[in-house]
Parts: sequence; C-alpha cells; structure tokens
Amino acid sequence: MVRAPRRGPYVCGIDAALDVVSGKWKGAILWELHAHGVRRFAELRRGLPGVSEKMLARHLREMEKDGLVCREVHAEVPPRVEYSLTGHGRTLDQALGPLGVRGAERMRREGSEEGVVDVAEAVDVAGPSRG
Amino acid sequence: MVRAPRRGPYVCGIDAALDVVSGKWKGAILWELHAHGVRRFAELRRGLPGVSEKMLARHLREMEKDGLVCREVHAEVPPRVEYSLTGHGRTLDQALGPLGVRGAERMRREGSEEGVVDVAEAVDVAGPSRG
DNA sequence: CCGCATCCTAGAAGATACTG
DNA sequence: CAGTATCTTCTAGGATGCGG
Repeated sequence: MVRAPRRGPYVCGIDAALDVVSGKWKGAILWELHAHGVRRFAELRRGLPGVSEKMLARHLREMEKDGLVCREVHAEVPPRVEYSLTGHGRTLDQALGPLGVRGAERMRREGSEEGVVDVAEAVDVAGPSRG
Repeated sequence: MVRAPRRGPYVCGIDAALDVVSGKWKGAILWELHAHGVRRFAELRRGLPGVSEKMLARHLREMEKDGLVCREVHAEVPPRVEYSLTGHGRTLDQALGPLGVRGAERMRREGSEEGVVDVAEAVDVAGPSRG
C-alpha cells in the first residue's frame, strides 16, 4: 500500500480532504480527467501505467461516491462508460494545482535517483488546460 | 530496517506532491505545526489522539527529509526537540488550505455517520492563524 | 523526554479468471 | 469493453520494550 486510506475520524479538514485522494492512483486519475475532460475506462487504464482493473474500478467508485467524478453509462452493445470531473472534482483539482507545481519539482529531483515516468513532461504537470 | 516509503515512479506532479503527505498523520502534523508554529514532540503527540511514538517519529523524519518541517534539537538534560514548518512546509500548507475548507465540509457530513473529533470545531479548520 | 528497534496485524494493492 | 470475484503479496501502521 502506498497511501493510508481510511474513513476514520479526522483530526482536521486537511486530514479529511487528503483522505478523499488517498489511494495510489487517485491523484493520477484526477490529473487524467482534468487533462482530458472525459475519459473511458480503458483510456484511463492506459493512462495509468501499472494500474489493475480492480484498483481503477474501486478508486473510480470511491471518487464517484465522494462526488469527485461523474460516471456516465451508455447502454450500447459495446459497453461504454465515460468518466469526468464534477464541479466538486474540479475544485479539488484546482486546489491541488499548486501541489502539482511543487510535486513536479520533486519529480525532477527524486526522479534522478529513483526513476520517474516522463509522461509528465508531455504536458503541464501543474494542471494542463484541456484545450 | 524500515524500507523507505515507496517513492515510486510518479505519474504526475499531483501524484508526487500527494506522496509527500501520504501517511495517516502527516496532514494533521502539518495542521498542528501550522496552528501552533512550534511544537515539541510530546505536544504533537497529545495533539494527535491515537498516534504512536513510532509513527509520529517516522512521519516527522520523513517530513524533515522532504524539507517540510524543521527539527531543532536542544542538547539539554531533559531532551527537548522542537518542530516547526519550513518555508517549503508553509507553502505546502497554504496549497492545502482550500482542501481544508472542503475537508471541513466533508467532516460535517461524514462525521454524522462515522464519528469525528470535534477539535476541528475549536479552530478554523481551513488554516488557523497562529495568533 | 525523545525516539529507535522488533514483532505482528489489517487491509491496500496486484494478478488472474470470469461474467454481462 | 466494463466490471466483479478470488487469491496472494506487500507494507503502513499499531503494540511493546529498550537506549540515549
């Protein structure tokens, strides 16, 4: 486990807010949806190298429950489900923007000695606008 | 030894930034230090109901290593160590401010059905000024 | 008082197989 | 394609005891 997911009693607001994004992939999911606006399950999966269907589905469910993402199911023959950020999710993402900037710096430093994906270099890691 | 907290490859800046505060008590520690400015080990411990010395010490070390907190050791007969936020830590805390507001709302909702400490009510959960 | 070391547990995350 | 169920692995976090 990477983070420390829990729904326990919170000590403060930050604690509670952080809990909403506690999960190895939630930050990345937020980033993906923010960057692309709308994303299908398979697309998200491809965007998160290493994630398993189980974890992706679970995190998506939790984030939906937390009102961060919107899940739109299209009743078609080839199943199609699209995910996007809710207003709430966007607000959270915006709040996370500054963190992204700091994180990007961290990536460059830590990346040198611990390895880091370079996908982040492709876009503005702080919070890319969706074109 | 304790294997270094998985600073694995990050997918994006947000991911990297979130990793710095991943740990059950880091958010609360940040909040405590922000609220009080300077805090001794024992004080922090009392401020974080339920935390163990091990976890408090470990998280503090990690946060120090990440440049979030400053650790000042006073070579006195009764050992005294004081912790405070570094400029970096304050920046992070500020970025977390908006999250705190959202988290506070969450606490009120979730709190009703999951229980929540009321210490948050005592101060501005979003980011109390230390006056 | 501060905080490290050791052992142990809960549950998060991973791999895989299967269903609609 | 989307998502669930099951089994395994991994490790953050908790409990306790010792040392400076």
